[in-house]
Amino acid sequence: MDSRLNINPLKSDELEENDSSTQENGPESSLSNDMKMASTSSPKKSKKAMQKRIVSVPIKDLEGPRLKGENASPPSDSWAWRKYGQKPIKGSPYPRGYYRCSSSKGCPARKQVERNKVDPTMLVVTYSCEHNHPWPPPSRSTHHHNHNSSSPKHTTTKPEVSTTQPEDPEPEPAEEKSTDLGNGESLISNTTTSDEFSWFGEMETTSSTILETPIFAEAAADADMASMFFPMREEDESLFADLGELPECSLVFRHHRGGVGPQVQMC
DNA sequence: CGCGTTTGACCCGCGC
DNA sequence: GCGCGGGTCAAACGCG
Repeated sequence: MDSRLNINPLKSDELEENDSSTQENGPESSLSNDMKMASTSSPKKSKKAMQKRIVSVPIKDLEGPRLKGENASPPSDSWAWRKYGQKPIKGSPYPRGYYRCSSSKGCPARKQVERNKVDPTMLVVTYSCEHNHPWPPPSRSTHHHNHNSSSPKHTTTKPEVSTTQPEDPEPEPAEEKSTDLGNGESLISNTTTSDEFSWFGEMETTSSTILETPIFAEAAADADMASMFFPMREEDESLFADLGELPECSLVFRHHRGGVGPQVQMC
């Protein structure tokens, strides 16, 4: 339903449990028949550990080769994503695609790609990953599919975070927010981003990024708490530096407004 | 031959 | 308690 994206970015369930099972059993997929959640014991992992980020990317920014009809192509960053499902979403003419990080085995990162219902030219990408989970190194050079430029399958558009969204390419009347899912993104942008996360917009250019986390939402108001949620510090950064490239999920955010400049990294 | 994508089925959580 | 909708897995197919 749309409700999730709609109003309550913090719908706990969503963010946290979303995966419930895929996580690490990955390789062996212990789920055999019963599938995962049912019998796989702890269906829910630590919810709080999940971070979510919503990114809006203008489709035009992406290469079009992959846009087949209604299928939106996910902007590929430095990571390899494998599609594991697609579902039509109620209220939206466009299906939502489910992608999983294939850069490394057991990578819990996932992302959902869908078109903004109100603005089909915008692609809404929701990234989710475990807060503590270390991101795998970008699979770029040697890699399976990450041929950025040549592969028609993966575009290498790095999600640029922008403020475009908040303003909304399309003025949406309040009514729309009530039930659109594509809208959820816009909605969030308008409300959340414009306010507490307005700083998010400063770092961008063409798309918008919204951080969505249960805890974060609450704490968002408190810049101070931000640091709590983003344990990553220099050490962590160096860790990533080691990887060579900062995972898109671990962008470094700076809070301009408060004068505080905590560097926060996700995942 | 390997990998990614596609499609259908299954399961879970939530709302009514 | 039932139904709806969302999310994920698994098998098959296609492409490089």
